[in-house]
Amino acid sequence: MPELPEVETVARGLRHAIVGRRIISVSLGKTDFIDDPAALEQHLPGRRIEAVERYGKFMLLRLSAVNGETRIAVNGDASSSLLVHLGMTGQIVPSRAGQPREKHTHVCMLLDDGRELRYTDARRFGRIAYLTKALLAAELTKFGADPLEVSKEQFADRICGRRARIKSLLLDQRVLRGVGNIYADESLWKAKIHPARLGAMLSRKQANKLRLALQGILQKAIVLRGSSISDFLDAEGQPGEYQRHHRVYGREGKGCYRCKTPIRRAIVAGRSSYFCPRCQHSPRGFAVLSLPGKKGRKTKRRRAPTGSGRAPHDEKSQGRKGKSP
DNA sequence: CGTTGAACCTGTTTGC
DNA sequence: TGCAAACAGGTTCAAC
Repeated sequence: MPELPEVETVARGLRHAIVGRRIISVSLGKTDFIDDPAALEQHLPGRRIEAVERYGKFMLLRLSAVNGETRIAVNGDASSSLLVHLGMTGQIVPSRAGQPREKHTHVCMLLDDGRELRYTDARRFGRIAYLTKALLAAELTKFGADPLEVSKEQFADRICGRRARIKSLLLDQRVLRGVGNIYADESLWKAKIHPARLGAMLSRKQANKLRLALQGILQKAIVLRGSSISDFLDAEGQPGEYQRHHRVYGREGKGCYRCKTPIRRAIVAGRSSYFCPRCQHSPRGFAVLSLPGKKGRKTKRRRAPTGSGRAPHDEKSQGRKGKSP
């Protein structure tokens, strides 16, 4: 659910709600989506949340040194951060500590005002990592430009002259940080560019048109607190409103808002992609080979249901992502 | 360089 | 009604 506008919305709500609070203790549920679970338990207690920022689809909780000792600055470890990615179904919400926990609640941080900052994520596609200043800096290097701030030249440089499809480039976090499937399709529709066009096929003028479309859409979506398609709720439990303004996403078969032609869906860059076949000219060679309806079809991903049955409450404790020592 | 498909995991919707 | 497939806002990795 969370792309840039949704993450921005959550970050703003969180900023208002928890900046200045100190973390008293941490309790964990399933931890296979956490880089180093033990690090959370070891380093979070005692730290104060100094700021909440967004970086692409990540949220960054900036943490103080332990026990309020400011001016430690000696080893650079004094300032560290909690990196949070919501994946597809992640939610992070402050609740009163006494309230019953939602299902799939995997991280609870008790705060010094009696509330608990809770992270819930049914699919656990999210990610949480405790990072020192140096490790965070290294991590952030992997991502591309902020789509809201990228200049005309930067954008064109990153798109034109690439042989990948434009949809793939928009979704590539190394190119732009924060764009996901909904806003990629919406901006391509607005700029009248087919998702399967190659970056190299766009003129710099077209690239700029796409950049402006993307920025306008993201800004409006932020104002409307994001898109709530099924269950997205911000840090205050409010749904967004931008889904009412979607022009193509999820509108297969319905008339294009510009020309009434039925919106089509195809798989581009491995994702469902919605577009108007009339407004968004398909590139030559874009056969209808990527028709939906038969994507992961022949896959019998059913591993003996009883096979190596694992205990009902098996708690994996190893992070699945490689560490970076 | 690029693309595709599978994998990670769970829940909901859709179709026969 | 019931069951199984399809699908979901994301990311990563192997294979080609």
